[in-house]
Amino acid sequence: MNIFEEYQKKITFLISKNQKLLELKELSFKGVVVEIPPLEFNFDLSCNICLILGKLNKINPKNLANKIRDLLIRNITDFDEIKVAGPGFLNLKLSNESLIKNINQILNHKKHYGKKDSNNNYNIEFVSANPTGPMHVGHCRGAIYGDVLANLLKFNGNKVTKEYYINDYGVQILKFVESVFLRIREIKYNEKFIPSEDLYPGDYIIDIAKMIIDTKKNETFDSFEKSFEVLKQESLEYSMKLIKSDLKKLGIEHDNFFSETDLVNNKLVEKAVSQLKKDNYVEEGYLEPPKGGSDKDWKKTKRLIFKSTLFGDDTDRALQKNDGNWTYFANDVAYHMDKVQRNYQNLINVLGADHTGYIKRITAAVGALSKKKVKLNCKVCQLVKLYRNGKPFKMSKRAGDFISAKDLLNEVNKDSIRFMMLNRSNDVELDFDFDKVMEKSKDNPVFYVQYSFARISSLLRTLNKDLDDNLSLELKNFKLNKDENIILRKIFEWPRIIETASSKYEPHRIPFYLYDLATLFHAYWSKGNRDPNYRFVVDKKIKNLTTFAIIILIGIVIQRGMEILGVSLPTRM
RNA sequence: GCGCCCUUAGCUCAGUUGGAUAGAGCAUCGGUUUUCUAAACCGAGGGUCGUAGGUUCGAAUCCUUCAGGGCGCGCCA
Repeated sequence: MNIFEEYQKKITFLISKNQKLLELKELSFKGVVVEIPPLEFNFDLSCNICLILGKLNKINPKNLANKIRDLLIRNITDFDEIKVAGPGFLNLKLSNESLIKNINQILNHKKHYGKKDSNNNYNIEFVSANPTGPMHVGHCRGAIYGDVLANLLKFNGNKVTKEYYINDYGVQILKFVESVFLRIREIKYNEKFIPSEDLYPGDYIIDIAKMIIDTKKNETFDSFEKSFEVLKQESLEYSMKLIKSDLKKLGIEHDNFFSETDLVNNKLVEKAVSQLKKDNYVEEGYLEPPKGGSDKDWKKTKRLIFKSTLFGDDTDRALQKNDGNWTYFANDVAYHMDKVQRNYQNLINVLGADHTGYIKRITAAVGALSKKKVKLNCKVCQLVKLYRNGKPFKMSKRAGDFISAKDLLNEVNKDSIRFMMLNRSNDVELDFDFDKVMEKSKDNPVFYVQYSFARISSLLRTLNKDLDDNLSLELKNFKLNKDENIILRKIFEWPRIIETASSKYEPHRIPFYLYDLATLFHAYWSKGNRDPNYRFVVDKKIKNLTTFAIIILIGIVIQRGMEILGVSLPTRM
């Protein structure tokens, strides 16, 4: 249910039926919206239809507005007052009957209020942090973004697979395992570990080494080559365990983990390449040397090339390296072929800012693999800048000097991390202050929203009522004051927030909305402190059923919103 | 050199995909608690929406120019 759509349909239907009467030669409702007018006008709804039709028919929108106004008054009983305003807006005030009808509908829908019915099959790939070490703070933003996007799409009835691509293949894994091996030698045979640029220096490598020594007591670790397979398996397992445990603490669980090694072993790359060859999207050839940065290893040799320029990329891309091995990109193409074959209508990849340059080529690949049937949408999360007490602290690239997700989780609770990481559009940088997010005050939006719900819960306790209790309003006990009317308009907005957030993949709209709603509630609640007439409860009983219904509506929406965000809602604080 | 993102109040940012007098929070200043949770509320000041053009009834929003900041550029992963 969506009040804006409902009235938009009513209005456009009525107008198309009366096209002749209105002397409209042209009729198109593209761009027509019903929305909430600015607060100071004090109307429930506003419609721009006269501006659109006026332009289309080259007539004065205000004159048209007056005609349409009469038409609406005569035919639609839902409106108490209709006013033509500004350049030709129709401002509409709902009658008590229609307000009640809409309120009761929400009270009926309860948990489903705001849902935008949809039935697609989505695959969201996110996090996909390299299994060569623990997750760091930067990964958290994308992780939460992806998870909430999944919640949002599921709320609307879609099927969503949350997927993690494990890059457990290639040179960096070799170096990672080698580092573990050398640490084992260090512990077992006292051979000093000498850090170098290729090796992983972090302390967690020592932990892995210790763990392996512990579980493989008979192993001598004489030769790296001989121990490689077992070391690789153990080390990766350990890393992934760490990553999964951090994710779990953040409230995130993936449905599917896809291994790059499996993909290589199953010859998916060869399959993908031969498919693309058949369609003439891959051929042998030469590439131009890269522009800008100099690449000392670059060689002009014949190799397989994906013609990604056919699908909007800036340049064609190599699928093979100098030595004839597949590139990282080639493996990723194969991975995406697999996703396409699993019959998703929509693929979403959540990437960090440092992977922006990769988007065009992989989008091109999905286009080629699916004959443009499947759309890959890459969403980029910009950097997270860390602060402590308002002061930035830098993470240098030097050994071990980075903040891990674990460090973050040790200091800050899951709820604050999730809310704050989403309290910004994904394509702007985000300042994250370790101290501020733990404040228990209005400065901290998480607490502010949670607190509003705690207050509602407190009220329900006093009244011995529950959010899920059945409730419906009737005309005879309906009395809406100004504050409640404003709150109700905000409540009506909820389905639209869900719709935009999910269609544009912009979950940040939810925390902003919830904050606004909580503000309205706190303001209204506080009125009772100054003016006893505004108190909700007298002698442990609710004074006015309409007021109670409004508060229930707030509770329903805040609960739903926080559930989508994956943030808990204590009933007492 | 090229691509993507950003530029809105002193600071940090929203802005419903072209609408009405551009909105929040922080900071500043001034108020409110024998009370359903003051972990809260109320009020005040603060703007050339980076620049210059264009599109139209109408632009923070769309197009172009330029400037500033961030991320990236491979036959790395």
